Amino acid sequence: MSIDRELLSRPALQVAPVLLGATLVSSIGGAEVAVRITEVEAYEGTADPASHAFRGPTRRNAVMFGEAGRLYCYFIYGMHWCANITCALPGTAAAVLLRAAQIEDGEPVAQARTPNPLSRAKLASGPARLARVLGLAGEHTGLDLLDAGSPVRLTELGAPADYRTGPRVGITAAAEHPWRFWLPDEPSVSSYRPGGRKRVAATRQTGAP
DNA sequence: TTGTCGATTGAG
DNA sequence: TCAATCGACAAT
Repeated sequence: MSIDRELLSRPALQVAPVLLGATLVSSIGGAEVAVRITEVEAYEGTADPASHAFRGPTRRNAVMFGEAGRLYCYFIYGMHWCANITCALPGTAAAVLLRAAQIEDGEPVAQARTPNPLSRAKLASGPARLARVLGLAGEHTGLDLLDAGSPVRLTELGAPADYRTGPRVGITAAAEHPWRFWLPDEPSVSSYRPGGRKRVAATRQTGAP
């Protein structure tokens, strides 16, 4: 089943479940790695406080405001890259964060890109691990995933499948929305972690009696 | 120009 | 529970 851009040009909330089970192939570095997406999160742009596009266009998030089906990679915590697929129509920022996948092909390459040995199921479990095994970094932002000549491409969708939803991982803003989507019974799905510490007021308790 | 914080991971 | 580690962005 091929993927057309129109399908991805919908709001992130509609695109996210469609990407579950889809195949993503990277031939970056001359080595091919193929994965099957098992977990994603929707980010709805200027209306979503947790989105990088919430405060409007910047150099970093510019690709989110363009056409759907492009790669958006961002650097986080001083050491990790995470990958998104842009969606919605041009002018409207939205993207789907790729949180986890199952390695379908190229496991030796994936292992070679991983500092410490991990089981096959955990190699791409978590957004930074997923980007790592595919060799993705900032320089790949903007790649057209629907272009057969691209080093990273979405090749096919999975069959429509049952899925689960829940809160997004690791965010503090708009944490109440169940905008995380995953396939049940998939060992590659990452474990849930609540968002980081909220700003602590000057009156915080110290524990002293 | 400076300071704060983050769509994470791995070790203790 | 916490450190690693640096780019983006808001506040000077």
